Amino acid sequence: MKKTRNTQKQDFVLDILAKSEHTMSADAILEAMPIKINKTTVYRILDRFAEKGKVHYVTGENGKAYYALCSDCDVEHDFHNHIHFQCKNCEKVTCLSYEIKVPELKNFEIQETQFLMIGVCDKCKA
Amino acid sequence: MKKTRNTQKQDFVLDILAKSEHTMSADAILEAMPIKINKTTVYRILDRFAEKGKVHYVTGENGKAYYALCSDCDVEHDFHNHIHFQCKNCEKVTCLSYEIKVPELKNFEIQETQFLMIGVCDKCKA
DNA sequence: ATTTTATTGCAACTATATTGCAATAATACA
DNA sequence: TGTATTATTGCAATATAGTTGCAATAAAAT
Repeated sequence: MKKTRNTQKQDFVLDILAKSEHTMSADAILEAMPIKINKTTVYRILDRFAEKGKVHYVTGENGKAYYALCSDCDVEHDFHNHIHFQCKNCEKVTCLSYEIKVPELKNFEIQETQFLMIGVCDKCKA
Repeated sequence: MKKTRNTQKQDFVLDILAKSEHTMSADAILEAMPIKINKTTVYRILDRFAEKGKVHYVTGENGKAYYALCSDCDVEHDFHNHIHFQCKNCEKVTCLSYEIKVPELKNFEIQETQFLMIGVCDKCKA
């Protein structure tokens, strides 16, 4: 694996994700940054983290990628097989602790999973 | 529900999807069209079909929407809760007959589901 | 202190999808 | 059948998410 370097901007990205109760899109992270940073940099930091298994992402119904720190993820197999929920109204994507059992598939070699449930969250229903 | 009209272009979209063994992106459908059609029209036809439950779509890992005819889908609840598989190499998305049991969730009202598994298909492995 | 090269910024660009508005055409109905 | 209504379509412009090439910067190895 390629060598990596520690930078303040990478640390901030981790911090922001750690403090967030929801997954975050690249532009949300960009906005939450306390220092000036380029969006390309955010994307590349997230890419590197995803490759190292520090972070996983789900593609929302809207086609946007949402990132979260990996905690219980099976990094070895890149299986982030818990459920994610996206609210149609506020568009927030949440990691849920509910796990889906990944099936064995003929004809396909599974490397990653993305389980997304879509609807309305309680906050938006009220 | 709003009134609808029958048009040749709509029929062609259904035809193309019916004959495809994989889900199709809007631009793939556009290319498969035997007659001239505008991409905006394709998007709008697919939107209408999705609303009527004739078609469902999954958002691929790449953020693209992939459409397929609804056959066993629970149209009433908009639950297209079978698994989809996307190959990282050829990017094709396939509907699989494997069903995921949708859990009950506190705090969230589920309206749709998107279960995506990502990896390599047999054709691309060979 | 110097070198190496990972990281970052910037500008330009790609791809997917959407919007407003005018033109067209399917259907209802006189 | 002819006319009116309005769903559908086309076009151009725009929005949004993400990527690429290249030069500048800076972490860390020496």
